[in-house]
Amino acid sequence: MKIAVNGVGIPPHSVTESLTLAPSPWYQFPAHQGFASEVDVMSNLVGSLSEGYGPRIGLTENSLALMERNRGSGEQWDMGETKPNVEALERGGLYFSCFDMLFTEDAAWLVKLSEASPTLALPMARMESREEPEQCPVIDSQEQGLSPELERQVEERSLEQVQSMVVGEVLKDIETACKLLNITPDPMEWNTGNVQKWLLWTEHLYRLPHAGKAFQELTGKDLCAMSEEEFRQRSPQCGDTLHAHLDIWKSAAWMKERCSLGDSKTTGSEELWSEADSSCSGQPIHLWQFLRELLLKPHNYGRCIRWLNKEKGIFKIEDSAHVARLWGLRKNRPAMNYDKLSRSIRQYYKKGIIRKPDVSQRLVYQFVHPV
DNA sequence: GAAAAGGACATAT
DNA sequence: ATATGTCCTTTTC
Repeated sequence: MKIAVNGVGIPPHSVTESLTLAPSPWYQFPAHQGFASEVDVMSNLVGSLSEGYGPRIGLTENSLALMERNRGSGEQWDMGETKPNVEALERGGLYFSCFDMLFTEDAAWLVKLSEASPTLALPMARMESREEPEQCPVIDSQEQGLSPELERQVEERSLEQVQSMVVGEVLKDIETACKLLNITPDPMEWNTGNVQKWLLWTEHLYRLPHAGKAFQELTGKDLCAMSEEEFRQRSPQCGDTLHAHLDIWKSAAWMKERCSLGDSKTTGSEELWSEADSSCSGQPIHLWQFLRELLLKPHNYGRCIRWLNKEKGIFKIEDSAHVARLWGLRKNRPAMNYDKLSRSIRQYYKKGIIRKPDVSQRLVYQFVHPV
């Protein structure tokens, strides 16, 4: 089942890069008709996961149906709830509220994947036909009466590619969540605090009612051992959904384990998890490292912090409140704000880590030693 | 009014 | 002891 992640020509990374380079934000496109819906994509994902892992982790048709239910909310956040969330943040001062904003961007994968697939389908097909010149361009296949068998194969391969892309994206999003929450990807390793963080994250990501209390005192191990029914007992409204999401995390953790144990071939998914990751080094993350991490993930954070000149290490904080919240989340400092964050940045001046650029501009800083 | 700068003291590791 | 986190005053944009 490694194939779902590794077995295709296009590693998840390059897919992501091509997406990132798209001229306009591909995840903001309105839903297309006639292409895979996010439910379809999720079906493929969960389907492909269950193919290999189902027996072990017990992914069910039910999980699928639950994923489907998320669809409605996904459309909501994507299309224009960012602003209300920001307002809620500014006015609320509740620590919770910081998640909303976060999720609007970080969790958009459900939506963006579905909308990315049509965008990707064509370039992918083109790449294939370039590699195999004798094959007719896929785009024209209908007019030119391509043999049904060939067409089926092409279709199958596209599906595989989309599946692998989805899996790659899921792994990446889990990785991002882990960094943000400072938890391990494997639920089995979570302590009660980690479990609560994950719940908080997932609840806000999918607009679920708060159910943290129902799962208090539970470790990740406890959680993993619980059946869907037990989840429902603890949280009648969203226990099933939470269970389904935990399933995905469990699958991802298992895949990760398999990849690192298995063949030593460095493949897409392996890179995903072994990426130079300051959160794995044991030492607490430094603010400058954190900022750099955000900057290296423009498709997740490009709207709150971005490079003005990557070569020179000049970057701009576009949304100071958001960046501060992310930092607070990462460091477990609910009261973090830009005033404090910027004070910390200023401490870097004399250490020679960050400075103001030659032409000082508001919210613009410069790494003294660019990558 | 928000951001920048930097002092002073507190806190976590 | 280090790296912030917190709070605060003054200045600049």
